[in-house]
Amino acid sequence: MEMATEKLSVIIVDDHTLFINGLCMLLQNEPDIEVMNMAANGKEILGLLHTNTPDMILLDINMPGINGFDVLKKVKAYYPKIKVIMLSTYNEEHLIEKAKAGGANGYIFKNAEKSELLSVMRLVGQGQSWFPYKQAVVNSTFDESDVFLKQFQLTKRETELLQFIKQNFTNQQMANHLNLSIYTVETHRKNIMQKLNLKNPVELTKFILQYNL
Amino acid sequence: MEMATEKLSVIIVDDHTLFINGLCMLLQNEPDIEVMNMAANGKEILGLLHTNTPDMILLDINMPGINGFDVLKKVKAYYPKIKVIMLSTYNEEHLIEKAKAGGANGYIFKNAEKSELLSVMRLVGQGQSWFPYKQAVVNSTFDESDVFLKQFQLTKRETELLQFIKQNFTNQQMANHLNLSIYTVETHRKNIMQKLNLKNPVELTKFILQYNL
DNA sequence: CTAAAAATACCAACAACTTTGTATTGTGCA
DNA sequence: TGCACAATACAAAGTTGTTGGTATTTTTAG
Repeated sequence: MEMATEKLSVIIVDDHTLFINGLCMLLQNEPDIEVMNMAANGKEILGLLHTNTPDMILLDINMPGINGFDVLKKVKAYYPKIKVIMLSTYNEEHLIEKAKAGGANGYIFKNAEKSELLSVMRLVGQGQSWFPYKQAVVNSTFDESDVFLKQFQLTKRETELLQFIKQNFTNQQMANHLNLSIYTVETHRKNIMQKLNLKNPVELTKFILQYNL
Repeated sequence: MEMATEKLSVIIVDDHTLFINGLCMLLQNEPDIEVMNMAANGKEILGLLHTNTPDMILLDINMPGINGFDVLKKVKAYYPKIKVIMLSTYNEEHLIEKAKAGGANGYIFKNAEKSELLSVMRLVGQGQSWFPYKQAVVNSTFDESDVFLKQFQLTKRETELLQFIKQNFTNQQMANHLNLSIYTVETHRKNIMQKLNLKNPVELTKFILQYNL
């Protein structure tokens, strides 16, 4: 009987639900990785582990309630076989040592490249621990905002317009700038608002500031 | 000859110019404290010290360019007599030890109470070093956003409205909620925009998110 | 008490974006 | 070839906030 190529099962833990979704989408394209479940906080993941035992956990450090390190400690205490890769938003290098000390198998910044994330996941999945840490690359496809935005499936033009909106352009200005009718811009904007599920320009501004900046 | 009560001369270093202004205002009300100068970054303060020698420096940790700890090191190397109190935005307790190790005389979170800041400044000014650190209190008058907002001299009502605007209330909703005519709300809003020097609701949203949240 | 500031109220013209439609043209994929 | 989707364009009616006024009452500080 042939051994089926087992997928690497993963649970993602992050309080930014929308970030999880993006990351999930990204991982779904990988044939050897399976996102088993997701959790929004420490409590949730610890509960999940009673029934779901993944090969790996992607664990955000900055979470409300129980923080990532405490979760790490508990996971490693009760399920030492589960590999844990810590995710951190900022370049807080000082936390790497803490992660290492807590038994994490890897550590990656959220602005790392998609390819880097995947290679780290695979290395760790094969049993290698990914220390010491290697500098992450900025402006990559794994940039948090990109991953995050993907889930909304904006078209090229819509994404482009979003960049202008971000810079405070009015519809008229965008129309001038892109040689479009203001009506076209309005249509695109309408679709953006719909896809992002926003009700007014203020919400859009908040959205942009919170996720896209 | 009677010894005149010498004022404690202070230089504030922080890259948020507007925060400096607020803090400056706050300290100006204290008869025994004199804000001698301000600096926006490490380079600036190090330049200033050639000509201005304060009794104390309030030094932000998170700054672009040279960070607070490097500044601390240099200040303590060349001007060991100057007392340094580190300011940090977040509850990053792990940085306290680093500050202590670097020779800082005090460490305070930006969300500490005004009274706490003052007492720490006075203690340190008298030669006591303020370690170990004592937990800061939230929702105080020294909350960064409060200090920051002060400089704009919004009235009570205006400040109140700003809270609703922050929560995405429309003018009409605010009017209903506060039993005011919508015209009144519009007037207040107009004045807020003027005082904050903002041009449109998007800028207001950005302002709120960046400073007031 | 009195002057200044704050709070209230009103108005009209305007600017910007929303909503709900319709409709045409191009383009990639099966 | 033909379907789905993207991109384009238009329009009317509505909502929300802006601007630049004026004006009255209430509160506060000297």
